[in-house]
Amino acid sequence: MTTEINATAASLLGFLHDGPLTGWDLVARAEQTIGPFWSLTKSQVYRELALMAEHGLVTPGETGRRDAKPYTITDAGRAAFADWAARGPGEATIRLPLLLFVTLGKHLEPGLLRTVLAEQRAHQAALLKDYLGIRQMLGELDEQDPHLLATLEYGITVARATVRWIDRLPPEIAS
Amino acid sequence: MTTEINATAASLLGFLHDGPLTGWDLVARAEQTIGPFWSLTKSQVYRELALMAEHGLVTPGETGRRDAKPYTITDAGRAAFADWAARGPGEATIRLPLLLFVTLGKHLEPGLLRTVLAEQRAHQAALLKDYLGIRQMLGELDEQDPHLLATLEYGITVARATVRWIDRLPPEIAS
DNA sequence: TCATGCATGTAAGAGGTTACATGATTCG
DNA sequence: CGAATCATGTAACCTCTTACATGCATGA
Repeated sequence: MTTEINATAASLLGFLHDGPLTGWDLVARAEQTIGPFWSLTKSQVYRELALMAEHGLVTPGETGRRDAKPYTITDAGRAAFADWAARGPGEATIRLPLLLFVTLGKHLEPGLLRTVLAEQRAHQAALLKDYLGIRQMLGELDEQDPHLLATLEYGITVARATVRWIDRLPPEIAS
Repeated sequence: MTTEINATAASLLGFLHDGPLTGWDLVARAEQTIGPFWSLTKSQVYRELALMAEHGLVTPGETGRRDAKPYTITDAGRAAFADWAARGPGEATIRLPLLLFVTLGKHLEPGLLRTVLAEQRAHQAALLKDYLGIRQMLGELDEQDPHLLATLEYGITVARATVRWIDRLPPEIAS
């Protein structure tokens, strides 16, 4: 019976399959690979790492430069990860205040929703542009993991869909 | 200076603008209107209602049938809501375990990701069908709030985008 | 040398989930 | 009469966020 880990810990173990990483690295790695679709704060990361070390799922290595402490996944860690994965991805957690604004639009001061939507459109368009730039860059390399590309593709798809959704909103709402 | 409320409380106050509702009603209302884009559990709702009552943002009414206790929004409640809205929608909170699965696909047992993706496709397709059904029904009514339709439209857009994303995944991942 | 980035962590509190407990009402 | 649904709530726990504190290394 392996230790039952939570999704946050599991994601860290997942990244550690590629080799030892420090807490700092893990935050950066998550940011770069799943970005907005899997939020992690450093507080969470350091706590989970400490906890997992206690349970023998990872082992801290020698402190390197600037106190960097790389963690290595253990066999128990790999087992715990596989165990988590076998339980399937859980429910998504989604809280979109923007959608709440739209839903409650009737009760907002006139103009506020329009402003907010315009801002969001700009934001999503900028994000989309970033993603497309990254895809281009990745395309020029060979030897990339198709899974990372697929995740990026999801970001592109959703950003694009969101922009189009805003553009097609009826004038009563968005004009 | 009004009481600074959190987004959860704000959403409840938003719904209460339409008239008194019980905790139970509020959960149902949220479910029906923003559904997956604004999660609320009843524990949260009852807690926030009690807290808001303490602060005078809502007032509990007479207990009706089956202990139903309707809450009415007060002027202070409306002010607090307006205040919250003026601060703008905050950052989105998104945690999609599915995306985590995709990102970490390299480290999952072969076949697991395929299975999970197939399940998700079915799930999203079913959701899309539901949404389309609801839109049809709403279309046959007159006098609906365009904001609710817009929210529904977002659900349709995203579900559709997700299904297409899965369908277009390269065979190394999804086949 | 000073700003920026790397790197760790703690403490406190807010927010969210799960399990439990209770009871009325309605419908078949 | 029994099952399902309506309806409220508590307690315990887990998770997440924010603010704070510290210090090394690098490059302009």
